[in-house]
Amino acid sequence: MTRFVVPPRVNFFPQRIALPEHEDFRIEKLARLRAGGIDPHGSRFPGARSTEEIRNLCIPENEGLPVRAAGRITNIRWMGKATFIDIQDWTGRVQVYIKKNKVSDARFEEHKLLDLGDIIGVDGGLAKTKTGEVTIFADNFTLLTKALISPPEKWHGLKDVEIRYRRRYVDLFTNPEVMRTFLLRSHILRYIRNCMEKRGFVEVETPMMQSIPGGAAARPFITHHNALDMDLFLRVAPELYLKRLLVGGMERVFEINRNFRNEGISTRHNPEFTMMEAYQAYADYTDMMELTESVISGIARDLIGSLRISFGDIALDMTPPWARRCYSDLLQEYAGVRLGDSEAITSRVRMEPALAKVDVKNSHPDVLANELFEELVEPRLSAPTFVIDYPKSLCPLTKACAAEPELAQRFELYIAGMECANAYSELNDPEEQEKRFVEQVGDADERERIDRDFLDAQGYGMPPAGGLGIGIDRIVMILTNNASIRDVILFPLLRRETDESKNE
RNA sequence: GAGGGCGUAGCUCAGUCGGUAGAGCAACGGAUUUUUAAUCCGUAGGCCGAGGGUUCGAGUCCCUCCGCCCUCACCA
Repeated sequence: MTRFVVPPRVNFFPQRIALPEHEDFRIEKLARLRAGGIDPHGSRFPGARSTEEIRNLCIPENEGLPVRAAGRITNIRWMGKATFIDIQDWTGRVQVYIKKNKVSDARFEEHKLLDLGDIIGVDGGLAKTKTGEVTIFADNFTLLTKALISPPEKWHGLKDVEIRYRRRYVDLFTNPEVMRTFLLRSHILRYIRNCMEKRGFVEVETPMMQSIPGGAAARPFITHHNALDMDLFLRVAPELYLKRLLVGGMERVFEINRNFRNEGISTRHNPEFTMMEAYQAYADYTDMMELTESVISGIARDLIGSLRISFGDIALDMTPPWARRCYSDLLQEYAGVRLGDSEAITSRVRMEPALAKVDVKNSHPDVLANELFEELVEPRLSAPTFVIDYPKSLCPLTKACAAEPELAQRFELYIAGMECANAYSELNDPEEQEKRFVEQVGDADERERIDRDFLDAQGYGMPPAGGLGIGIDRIVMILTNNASIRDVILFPLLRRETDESKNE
């Protein structure tokens, strides 16, 4: 009677997918389904409701309501002439009940070939079981995709960090909190774009491949254009192009996209990371502070649902206004030295074991002070804090403070000891800008690294402006309570997998 | 780049003093028409990350290598 006869065993499967022995059974089931006229990889299945909607619909007045759902099988409980199947979509799970005599005989035979991980569509009446579980009492089901590889264990899930990153797709359908994080990341980006548009900004896209990498001092990745026979750099920042747009008269621009920095990898650094940069004509860094505070606290309030959030062991209160602390005051408070007192700074650096490798003799006092700042101050800045008014020598693209010419109108935002945003009153004096670039690159050989076109652009007149960069990955880390940047990037960079490293 | 940790069945993990490789889940066969980590009976599943060494004997000790994680370094 069964249409699902066993065809001759096919010894054909792409060899690059090394299936463990027991998964041969899935290939066999696939062949049996095909022999029974079932397409094991399905097609369009319109009209399915989300499992979330189905759960909400399951009230006594709706008893028996016909519903359609689709999702991946996460659990099967065989009861002989009846079967309970849990299916999962990206909103959650719902139970399906398949009973002999309720579905067709052929369908009942087919359902015996279902496995964990298969994707099915279901039609049936909605009701709760006597134990109160929301259930679709199936009249019919449709196999939408047969899974050839078994999913991870249903109770412990997928824990192996390496497999989680390398096979993020498995991580996503196995670990609900991972799905939650990445959906939330998407909502955060949408929220930020909305905020920016409400404030009159337009989103633009500037070159990722640049012939002169500028806007930050990081080491770039090098690539090559064949037709032009030209080396190009992946951008380390979009800054110099966005400012050209200010010159062009685009008064409020922002870009949310990747930057690439050829440097170390850590829990807070991925070689490609997402940054929002924004420039507002006729504004300055104080306006950027208000913008930053408003957007990030807004995300906590509107998307997380609370201004008080947890990041690991740290409790963070995102309620504005956030602390505004002068760089020099913080340096005095935590390092005990005054900015500009090069003697005190030098001896303080020598005292600090973690800074033993610093080249004290050949470094500018402000650079040494910044070593102290990074070592002694930054890790202590747990609550959201704007550090304001940096030494000018550290900020080549920033306007000096009117009252204090040695200080620059810059802030960095620290949350949980992490640098999360950076903003300036943008330097718009091309002569001063050229001077600072030259100081920056030093050697005459390096002068070709100065972006002359950018200086020309400033020569046409760039309006005074506030500029801002927000590290999106780090903000998402804090708002989703993930300790590693790799947990908020779908496919973080990993070393290429080799035969020697595989333990398959 | 340095230091530390980890790598055992598809997944999650045990593996004692160096002495025949284990459990749960998943898989396979059977029972079961309201279960929900279903239950019950039975079966099978291993290059112990890779390579070398010590030893009568290595998952275990030593060396080299590969990969991942953590800390540090690098990082206007």
